[in-house]
Amino acid sequence: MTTIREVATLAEVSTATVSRVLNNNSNVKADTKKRVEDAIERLNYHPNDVARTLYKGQSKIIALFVPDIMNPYYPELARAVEDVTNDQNYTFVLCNTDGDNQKEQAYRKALKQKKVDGIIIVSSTITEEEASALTTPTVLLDRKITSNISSVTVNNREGAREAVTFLKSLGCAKVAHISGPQQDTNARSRRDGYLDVVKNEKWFQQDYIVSGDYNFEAAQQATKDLLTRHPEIEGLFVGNDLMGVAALKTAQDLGIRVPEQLSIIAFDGITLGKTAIPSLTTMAQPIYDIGVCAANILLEQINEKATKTYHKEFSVELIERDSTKKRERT
Amino acid sequence: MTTIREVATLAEVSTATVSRVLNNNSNVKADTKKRVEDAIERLNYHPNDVARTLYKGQSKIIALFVPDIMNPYYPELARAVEDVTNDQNYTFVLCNTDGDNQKEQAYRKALKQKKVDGIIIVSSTITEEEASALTTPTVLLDRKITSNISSVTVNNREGAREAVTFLKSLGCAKVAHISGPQQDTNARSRRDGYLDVVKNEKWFQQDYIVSGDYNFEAAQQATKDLLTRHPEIEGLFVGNDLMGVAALKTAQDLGIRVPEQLSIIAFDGITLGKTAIPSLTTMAQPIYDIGVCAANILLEQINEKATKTYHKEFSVELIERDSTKKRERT
DNA sequence: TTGAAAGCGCTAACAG
DNA sequence: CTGTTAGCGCTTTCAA
Repeated sequence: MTTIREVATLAEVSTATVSRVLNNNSNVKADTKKRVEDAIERLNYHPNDVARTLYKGQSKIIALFVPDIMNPYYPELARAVEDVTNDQNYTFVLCNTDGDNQKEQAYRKALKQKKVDGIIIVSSTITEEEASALTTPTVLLDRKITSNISSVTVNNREGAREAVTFLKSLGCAKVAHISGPQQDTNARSRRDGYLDVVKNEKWFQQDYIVSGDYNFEAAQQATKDLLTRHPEIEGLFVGNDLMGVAALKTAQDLGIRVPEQLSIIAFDGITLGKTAIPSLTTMAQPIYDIGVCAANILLEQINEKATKTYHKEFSVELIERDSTKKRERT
Repeated sequence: MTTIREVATLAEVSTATVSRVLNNNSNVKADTKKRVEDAIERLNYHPNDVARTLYKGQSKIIALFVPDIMNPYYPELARAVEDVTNDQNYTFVLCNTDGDNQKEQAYRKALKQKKVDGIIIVSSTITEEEASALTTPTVLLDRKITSNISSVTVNNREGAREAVTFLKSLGCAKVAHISGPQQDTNARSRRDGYLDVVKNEKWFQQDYIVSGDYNFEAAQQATKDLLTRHPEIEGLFVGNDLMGVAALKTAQDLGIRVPEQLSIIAFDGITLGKTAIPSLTTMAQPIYDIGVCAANILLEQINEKATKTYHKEFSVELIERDSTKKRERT
């Protein structure tokens, strides 16, 4: 490793001058600057970021915590955050928390010790106390906590209402719901949205709601149980696209034709839904925009010490594909 | 931030002693140790990793470079690397290179300046010169370069041969291939494996090979062109699962029944294939094991300065699902 | 068994 | 416009 000192020696200046050239904030006479630049070039010198970080207390690293990197929603989000942060010369770190509070805490601690500048946390198990105790700038995704932590969310409940209403408008007489894990805020909101629309229907019964745990296999089992028990169901609102594809597959395995006999709509708008057969109708989140927005808020919080807190809510949008269809009158 | 100095003051020892307790390598008398531990506890002290890194020149960070985080193969791989490295108290960083040499170089430079301890690079555009010039410990995935860089690969060519042979054994008279981008080593190997089996068949013609660029949309278009031009095709060997699902979907859109009229086999063994309808037969890579193996090699290289180089090759395995089927004699 | 002190490589006062 | 110098927080000789 060549150091700033060697550059200084070669250029016959002090390390301070080299530093000035490196950060070009202070004025340096044109030809000394040239000498320094030549020396840097000749020695193939690259500043040591660690020393810089130690001095400044800022690492130019930001992190994204996701509960499950295998769920295709998160790579899409990560992509957005990465694009924004790379643009601003931050290094982007992706951390997988498994929805495990212990693991998340461990990561928070490790990153704090590494002076990571900011964190975006997706819908985790973080408690309100933990959130308030945070000393690193943080943006919460899919989660609004009544404290001064910024958040970016979508209108889950209204989106769910819209999805169920859409199924009804297609002529689905009875609509069931496959929900996410109930400790999850957004899974609860989506279920509540479903309930808003159906709870006063005379046909509605509690076991029209089954839990698929935001997990492919669990959702397959749940769908199978549901459709076996209730063959009369004509519409299915599924809590996310991953489970939506599972439902699609399971229904077909059971010999139920989608969309002719059963219309399925899910939630998220991930690419996976497009590739399903039939392609999946969904309430799409603007995933990329959400990531960009979260990243921008975080960067603003890092740069301007001003503790301004944002709570941005995006709207989901109905994307009609081939898993839903107007029912023939019988 | 509490520092080691404050701890030392409170415990009435020198910073050196605190450091000894922290790293418990040197001997410290039991009760001074106790005093220090109490002080650490009372002050809720956490050592500053950046200072440590500066002194030691090692950051305890390792990185994984992937060409496309949206391709579901990579999250599965990332998961494996993360598990191994977390176990050993490394922080894991995921970087998306877009298969872009510029971007990859930028990342390599940035991480080097941050004293990242090691990098696992997936099938990138890295040249042999670049690879040889590497000063950070590196493991190459899906790429074997004739230099002293360790690599972990799979037997792409033999796997491809096996896939095509399998299709023939099902009774598929004519088998076509949707290939990946030809600058990609493994895409070329898979195509070569296909050619090994079919190039001497009297029915074979060059335009039975079309490129899908390891990309969903491109593969859809390629499949459409291929099957329209050559309705006589009975078997399709697709270069990876992502394109395999695209082919599946496109064939069905064209009214071709899979597997009755057309058998499709792909390559990789990602979860996506299981969720497809019909589920996708594939030559599965042991993705998790590959990640674990690469991580272990890297860690060994980091820890034992011994410049031992490994070249590990894994075997792919045929997983028969519902997109292939023995043909009825006609 | 412990402490003093010299750095790791860089930046930013403060002088000049 | 440039150099001197004092750290950022930690680890590790070297002495005691």
